[in-house]
Amino acid sequence: MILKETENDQAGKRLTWSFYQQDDVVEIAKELIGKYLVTDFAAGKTVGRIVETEAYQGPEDQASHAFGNRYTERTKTMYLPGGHAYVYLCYGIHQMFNVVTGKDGVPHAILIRAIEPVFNTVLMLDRRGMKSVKPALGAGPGNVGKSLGFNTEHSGNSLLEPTSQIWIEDREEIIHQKQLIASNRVGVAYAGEWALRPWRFRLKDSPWTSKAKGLGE
DNA sequence: CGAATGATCGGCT
DNA sequence: GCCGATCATTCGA
Repeated sequence: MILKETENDQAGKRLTWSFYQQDDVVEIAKELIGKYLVTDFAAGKTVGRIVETEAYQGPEDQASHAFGNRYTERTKTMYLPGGHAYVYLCYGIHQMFNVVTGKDGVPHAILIRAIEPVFNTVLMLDRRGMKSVKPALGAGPGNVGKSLGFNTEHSGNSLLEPTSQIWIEDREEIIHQKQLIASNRVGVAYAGEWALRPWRFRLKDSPWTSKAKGLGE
């Protein structure tokens, strides 16, 4: 069962430095849909297919933690060059995993909002305290963090180092623009006009995306 | 040092 | 649909 799953895990090509360095964080947020997020911590390897993302555009985006170039102990991670993890605690409960993108010093980040469980669902279920695989396993950013085993100690980790325990793979899957649904971001109503930007992307017809309602589609 | 707050979730009504 | 959980981070005194 667990062993069988291990045998069936197919490896893909890791995304490279140049992918994460692109300036357009919204474009990268779209491209991340259909990629595979892998964690390989002590408890075991788990893999999820990314089906929902949200872009946060550096200093000018009022919804971003780095709005106005705010630089603190927590947000300093966002200023690293693209290809790092930014993990933070939300509402005291949820470990939120973000991908840092853009050049060194530019605090762009992409929140991974939902994944489709692909590999080692046994461990993912155990981490969640769940018995059977349901969309709730990986739908919603808090659930992504929990099922894949993220915590804030991983913030600032590289996704590119050969020894990294976290990385993203391209498994040669083509996702067409038509399959993407863009909508406004969730939980950022305080951000004024920026809250209306259609920077949340999800895979059409996927049962694995989060149900959280925005202000409209 | 103390107090308010949040890029959410799940359970209950 | 509403409400409580639960704590690091942040800001002000």
